[in-house]
Amino acid sequence: MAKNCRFTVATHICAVIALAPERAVTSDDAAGSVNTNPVVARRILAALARAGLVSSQRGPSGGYRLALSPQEIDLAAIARAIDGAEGPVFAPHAPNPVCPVGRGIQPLLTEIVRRADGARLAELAKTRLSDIVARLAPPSSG
Amino acid sequence: MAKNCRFTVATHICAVIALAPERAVTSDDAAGSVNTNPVVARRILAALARAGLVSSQRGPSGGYRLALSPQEIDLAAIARAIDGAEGPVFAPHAPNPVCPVGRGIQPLLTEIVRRADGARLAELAKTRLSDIVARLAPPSSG
DNA sequence: TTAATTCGTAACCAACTAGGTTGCGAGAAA
DNA sequence: TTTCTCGCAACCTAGTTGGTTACGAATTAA
Repeated sequence: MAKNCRFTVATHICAVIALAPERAVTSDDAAGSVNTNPVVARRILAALARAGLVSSQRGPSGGYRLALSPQEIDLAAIARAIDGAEGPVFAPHAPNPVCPVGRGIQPLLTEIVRRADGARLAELAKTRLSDIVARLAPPSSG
Repeated sequence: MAKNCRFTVATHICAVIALAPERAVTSDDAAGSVNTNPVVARRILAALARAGLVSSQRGPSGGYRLALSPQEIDLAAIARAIDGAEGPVFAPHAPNPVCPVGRGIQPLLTEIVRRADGARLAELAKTRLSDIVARLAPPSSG
């Protein structure tokens, strides 16, 4: 599926957790809101936990809580947690070093792709989890 | 592999074509510079042709030429040609409509992802194919 | 007309990613 | 001890991508 999907599911789950600060959210709860399987939710949550965005607790009354406040979590942090380490731009293609284009284009495009990804993350960083939560539960919008 | 790979290969091939304006570049030529198979190059070139960036000619002395000048082709156009139509952000997940988060988050995240992709393309649009070519063959840099 | 060249594309395979599912061990609370 | 919950491995399916072979269609040239 689209790589967007893991990101949107992760953000969705973070919003669910943020909206229930008084309790731990189980992978069953999260999966129910996202409409997927608890194991899939746990796989996403494991990536968020590795990035330090959520913490987990096993056993009865266990589940997941935010490790930072919703104001401290922006969507770029979630995207980075989900996407993992950036791989080399050119795998598996080593351009032909005999060709002048093959020789010179790799550093050019590596830098360009890096800047493009940076622009995407900068845009995502403009929105914090607290903004998402506020727009989901607008203050007295009725 | 990384989706970056198709984009970098496409840009690489466009640069090869731009550097040989006096002749048509065959899929064999392009594949040789990229270090891949002619059929793979033709698949990339088919996407570029559908987007109107290159034109093709069959038969002896045939091959590919740019359909626009290198100044008129920016890297966002190449990325759009390669990525194809943008799919729905949420496939295959329809969030649970019973959950308040599932109900409200879809339009929020659709807009956010759209803006993030737009920021990436805007960054790519800053570089034109002519810029790539100029940096590959710097004017009297020795 | 015939031959050679080149693209267009289908078919198949391998590798990788992702989601879905089952199962089970580890940790924690009642 | 029992129950709940995460952590994680294992397996399946589906989709994307690259690599390869093959062949038809278009074009050029002899």
